[in-house]
Amino acid sequence: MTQKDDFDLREFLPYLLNQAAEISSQSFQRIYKGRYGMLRTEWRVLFHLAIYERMTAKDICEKAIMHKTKVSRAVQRLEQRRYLQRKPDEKDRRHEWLTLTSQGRAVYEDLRAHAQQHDQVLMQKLSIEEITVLRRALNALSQP
Amino acid sequence: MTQKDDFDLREFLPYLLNQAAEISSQSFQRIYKGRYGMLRTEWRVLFHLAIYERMTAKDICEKAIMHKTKVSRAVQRLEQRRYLQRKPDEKDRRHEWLTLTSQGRAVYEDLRAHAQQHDQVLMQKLSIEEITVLRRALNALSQP
DNA sequence: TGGTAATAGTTGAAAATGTAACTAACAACC
DNA sequence: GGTTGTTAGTTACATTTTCAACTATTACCA
Repeated sequence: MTQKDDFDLREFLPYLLNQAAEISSQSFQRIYKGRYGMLRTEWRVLFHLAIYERMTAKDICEKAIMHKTKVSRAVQRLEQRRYLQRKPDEKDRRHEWLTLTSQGRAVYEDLRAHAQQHDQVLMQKLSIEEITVLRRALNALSQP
Repeated sequence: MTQKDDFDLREFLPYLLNQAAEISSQSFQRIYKGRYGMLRTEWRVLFHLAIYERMTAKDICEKAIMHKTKVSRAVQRLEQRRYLQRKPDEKDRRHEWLTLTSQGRAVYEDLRAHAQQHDQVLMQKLSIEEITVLRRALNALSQP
């Protein structure tokens, strides 16, 4: 198993990004999955609603860059668990406004604390300068 | 949809990493999916075999940090398309040595060219310094 | 006003993934 | 040599995701 080719996977950004994303998500996944049986799509929707307070599914699709069926199903499951409420828009009944319940907000607060703690651990692998540049670069790469 | 909370998702590394990984993989995905109907797991296995020439499934699991069932199924599909060959190890018949066929190598050459081109496009979003730091940081975060 | 197009969101079937249990081969120990 | 444990890899089943088709509502425009 000796390297032959001059092409190095460890320089190919989509590969590297995926690897890093996968690994650095794992321990946070254990939290939201273990404590609340949630999926990645679900904590994402939950966090968006906590941060922006009031959104439609469409808004979440755009902000989180998730497909509408993913969002739709995540919303369903969050609703079943009474983490969020839906209210149809009065003027345009195609829209549904989503807001967290107090229970949903409580779950968010708990997960957020863990998220921040998790982030601290990750950042210990990097220098301050690396963190700054990394965030900037990741944001740049996140623009489609 | 105004931001309320002080917690910013755009600073949470697992989120950011996932976003960047997702978006920056998309156009490469169109290539390997469109041209060869391949999955992400499959191009990864293909690339590893092209680069390291001769590996067992276990080797690939470790290098690519993929679960053995993912690798097993990717290998199956690549074999069906005659992109790789299996040879049981003489001394320990639990191991199977995997190598690309010439057809597999041809597919790799094609995809690699596209990968490199794609990487160039991505890197245009970043400065030289950002790229260096980014790669270093991503490698650091990829250590479990 | 009526017909067509566009938009928000849902659903069902197919494909892919994750989990755990499984087989086959070898190792180690008595 | 036979029992037990370990390892490489596969398979079966449940869970998720994807893709395309669908409903319901509003917008556009002749």
